[in-house]
Amino acid sequence: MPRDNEAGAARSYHHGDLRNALIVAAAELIEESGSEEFAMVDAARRAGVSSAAPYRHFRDREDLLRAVGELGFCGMGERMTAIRERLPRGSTECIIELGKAYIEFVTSKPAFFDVMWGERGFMTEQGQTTEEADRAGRTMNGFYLLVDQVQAWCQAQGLEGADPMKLAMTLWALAMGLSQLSINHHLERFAPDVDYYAMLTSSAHAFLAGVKQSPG
Amino acid sequence: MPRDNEAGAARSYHHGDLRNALIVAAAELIEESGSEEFAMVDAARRAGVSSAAPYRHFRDREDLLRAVGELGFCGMGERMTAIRERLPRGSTECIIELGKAYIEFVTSKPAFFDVMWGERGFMTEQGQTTEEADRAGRTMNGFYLLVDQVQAWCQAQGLEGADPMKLAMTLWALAMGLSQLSINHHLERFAPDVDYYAMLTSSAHAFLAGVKQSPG
DNA sequence: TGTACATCAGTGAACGCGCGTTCACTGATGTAC
DNA sequence: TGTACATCAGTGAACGCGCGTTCACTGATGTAC
Repeated sequence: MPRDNEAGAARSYHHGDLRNALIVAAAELIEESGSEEFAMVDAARRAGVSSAAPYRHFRDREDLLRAVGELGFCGMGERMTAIRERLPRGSTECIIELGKAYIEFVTSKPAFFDVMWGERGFMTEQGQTTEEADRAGRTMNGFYLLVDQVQAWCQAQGLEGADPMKLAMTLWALAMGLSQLSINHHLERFAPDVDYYAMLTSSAHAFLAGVKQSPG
Repeated sequence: MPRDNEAGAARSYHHGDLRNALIVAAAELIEESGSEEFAMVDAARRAGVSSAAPYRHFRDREDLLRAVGELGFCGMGERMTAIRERLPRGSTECIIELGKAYIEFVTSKPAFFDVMWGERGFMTEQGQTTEEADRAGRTMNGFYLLVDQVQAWCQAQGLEGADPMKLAMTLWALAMGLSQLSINHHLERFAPDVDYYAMLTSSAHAFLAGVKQSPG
């Protein structure tokens, strides 16, 4: 518990919360540059310390990057949980709001997103480290939250033949695709005033309506 | 026209087709590493020339990277055109096959994909260079090919109220989302034997069925 | 057909920058007695 | 409460590697006459 955290107090020799300050600094740099290639020395400078200081808190650059990813998962998880608690379970509205939250998160922090999901094929290798499993677990939490809503929705609609997992995957793909198109500004050329949330809403409605028609 | 292109001929001092050899080498390196961060010197080595040679054909690394992207656009365009010519215009099958081709292309060359679309926000800046406009044009060709099919589909279904552009965007988002999930192996954790093409087929069918119900 | 010359496409060496990381250090903090 | 000592979290300088790029050069090719 550092004593001199209050505003106006002279900066002590010890930073007090350098670990978190570095994570935030790195996250900011990543967002500003739009890619995960921030420089260690810049993160240190931004946190107000020398270039060697980060190595007291992180083994190497990769380690800091991982911590930035964690921060992202926390933020995402909080938002989705809040939605689940606010809206009725299994409602179309809740499902769509989860998708909107996903789009909002991804598009507001595109580079962050890469850091979180960037390691392509982390499932392909056989020997999985604990960290990788942890990270994968975090994904599952977010995704199962959606699966649970879709499952409840199927029950509410009286669709016994439907596969909630598969439906949730499709909805995830839809939200992810719209996010990507938004980030890369692909649609704006064709429709300058495109509204991604509205697109998600209408396409999710159409999709769910189609599912109701033939749940198989 | 280099004379010694035949197999077995001694390598002449002049390479003959170094420009293309470098593009291919860079593309390979990008695919192998899984990111667009190949080293200029490696591309040169792979093409069998010194590290300075590439600069006779490309202004700098960025220039070579651009050429790699061009190659990608050509490949993608060819595949999609072939599908359009093979299947009846406006058929659900044609629309779905276009989506499958997209997924196939993106997932088989994930890093390539980044090179092609990587420059986020190339639409956001006001002052657009000719190259950027060219590239954007190439996207349009591919996308309008899909829009055209969707438009024909709407006519065939007697849906006057539908907006083909918006439908095409949604279908694109779906294919892109599935591609991303496939690349990152996100779904395999939940369903190890997931079939992305089957998912596209069923979800596109469901979506189009929903659209038929309420085209607005 | 032969010669002179311009141009072109390579080479090999080296420069120089960015940047991750290490090292010996120093001042601050916590704790045992 | 005071002192001695271990530990901790910083500093500043420097190392060293990777790699994009340049430079002066050289051998090959094309062309005018």
